[in-house]
Amino acid sequence: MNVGPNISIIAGLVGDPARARMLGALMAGKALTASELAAIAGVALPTASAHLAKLTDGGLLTSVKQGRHRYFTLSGADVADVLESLMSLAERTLGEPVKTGPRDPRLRAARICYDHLAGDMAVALFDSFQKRALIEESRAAMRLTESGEAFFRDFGLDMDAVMAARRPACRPCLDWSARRSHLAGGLGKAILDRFLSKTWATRDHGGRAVSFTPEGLRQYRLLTGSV
Amino acid sequence: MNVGPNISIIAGLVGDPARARMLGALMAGKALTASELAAIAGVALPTASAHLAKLTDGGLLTSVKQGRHRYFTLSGADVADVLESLMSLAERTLGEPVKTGPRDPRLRAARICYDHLAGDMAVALFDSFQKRALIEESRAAMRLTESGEAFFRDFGLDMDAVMAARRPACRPCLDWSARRSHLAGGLGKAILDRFLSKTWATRDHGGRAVSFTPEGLRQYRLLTGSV
DNA sequence: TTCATAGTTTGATCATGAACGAAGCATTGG
DNA sequence: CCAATGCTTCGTTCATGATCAAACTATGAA
Repeated sequence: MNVGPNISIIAGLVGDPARARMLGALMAGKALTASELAAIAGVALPTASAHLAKLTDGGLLTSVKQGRHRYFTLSGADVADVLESLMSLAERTLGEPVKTGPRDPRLRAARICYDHLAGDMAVALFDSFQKRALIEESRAAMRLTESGEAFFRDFGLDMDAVMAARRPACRPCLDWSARRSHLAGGLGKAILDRFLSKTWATRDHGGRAVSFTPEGLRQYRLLTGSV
Repeated sequence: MNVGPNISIIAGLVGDPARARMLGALMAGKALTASELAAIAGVALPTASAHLAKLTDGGLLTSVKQGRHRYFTLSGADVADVLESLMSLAERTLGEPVKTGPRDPRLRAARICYDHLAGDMAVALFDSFQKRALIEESRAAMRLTESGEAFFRDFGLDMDAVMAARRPACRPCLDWSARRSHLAGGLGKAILDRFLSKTWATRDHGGRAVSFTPEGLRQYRLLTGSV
């Protein structure tokens, strides 16, 4: 069972602090340039370039060239999932409840997990959706119910696009801070996109934390069905 | 968001090939001594000792001294979960469908994931349990139903112990090879224990692969309800 | 064209940490 | 008590890889 080599390559990539900082920044879902990532990682540009090449080689990142910039993103939601689960494990094994900066409570409340919402508010949404049978578990996979599709269409989501996409609409994603599932997949993305495009919610200065406007909170409560 | 340091410490631990081999071996759920792990990792004893100290410091392993031996185990099922998800990611990003040794098909069919069954057979069980409403998803957590409790008690499991334990009876665990959930938690462990103690199933020479006797296969089909 | 910006490559430096032999504890068995 | 086994500690060697300055390439702007 030569399982070692495979996982140690990936883990080794994440194992460098500078690279881990880059990956952490990319979990916000936005594409970032090499220079930006260098600044975030706290290393010089050549160093960052080398790191980014390794991450890309290892399949964790993909990049697109635009003019003289090169934009990097995580190669998929599964990368973000693994990073979140690593955080969850780190929180338990290292004992310390995550480097608890001043903005940490807000991170726990609502943050971006690659392309969908995470945090307590996202977990509450997931629970509510299930309780109201808008989504359901079937054969070890999540499924959107008919009433769910109607509800979300009503809310303003482009459900045709969500249903037509190759990627599954519903997928549970383990929440780092709450240790419970929240909603990933096309539907999770559609919901986040809606909130961002309507500016009902905004990212905090490029980080992962998310702030809701009063109207955003109203819409959120609408989603939870608590009004 | 100083998320980097935390995860890079853990990932760095897994990132060393020798340590990754040790962790992989421990995913079989059995406690192993330092010497055994040294042999598996392919390093000398002093080297292994240093690795094990680091893994223990990092909270990934726990150890108990028994006489002049020291037995190491994964510190929890969450460690195994992360390792499985790393394998899953490695399989996608590195392109190669896992170092495919001769025994690989058997690994995919049935293997041990720390303390419960994984692989196609385990995924089939999970599906079947859900279809027959022996377990159900409720509020983002798995729950054992009443009929499920009766069924498993009938099958011969010590359900009193399972229900009394602090650890949740049902927990989904993402399957590395099938990319679908199988059953972890107290119930998952109880099922595996039953098969092992009755010698309906045996580990293959200390590895993770699992073999079923004819009687074991009969019992398995009983569980799936396909008879 | 010339300049400026973004990124890569090269080459050299340097620190980390993986490796093991030898010696040191600790526990068991005779 | 002594010997043998299992593991840890110590000290040394060595390879890897992270780092950055400087030179180079590529794109866009003036």
